[in-house]
Amino acid sequence: MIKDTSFFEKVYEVVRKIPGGRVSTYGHIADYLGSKGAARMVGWAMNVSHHTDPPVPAHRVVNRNGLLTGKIHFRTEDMMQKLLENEGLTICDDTVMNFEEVLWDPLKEL
DNA sequence: ACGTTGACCTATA
DNA sequence: GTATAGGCCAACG
Repeated sequence: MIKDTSFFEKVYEVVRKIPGGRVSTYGHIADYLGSKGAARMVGWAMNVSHHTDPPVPAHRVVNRNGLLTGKIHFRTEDMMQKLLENEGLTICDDTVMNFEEVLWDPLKEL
C-alpha cells in the first residue's frame, strides 16, 4: 500500500528501527512524531499493526514505567515477555529491568 | 459530523 | 506511596 496512514506509518517506521535488546516508549515515540501528548495514539497504531506489513516489533514498545502494558494484546501475554527476554532483556513482574539502560529514544538516537 | 475509544501520561487527593 | 481523575491527540463506528 503506497497510501500512508499518517502517524501510523510513522510509528511503524520508528518502531521497526528499534535495535534488538532495546525498548522504546509510547510517549517518546509520540514526541518524535511531533504529537507530544499523543502517546495513546502510538499504542493504537500498534493495535492495527497486526495487519501491517512488514510487521512491527510491538513487543519492544512499552509504557513510560517500562511496564509491558500491551502484552495482553498479543496472542499470549507471556509471548511479549519471552520475546524481550530473548532480546537479552530482563523482565521481572511484567516490568523491564534496567529499563533506562535498554531505553532507545528516537530523538536521541536518531 | 458527533461520540466513543484507545497497548498513555500527568496531576491531584 | 497508592488511588482516582482528567487531559491529550487521532482514528473508528
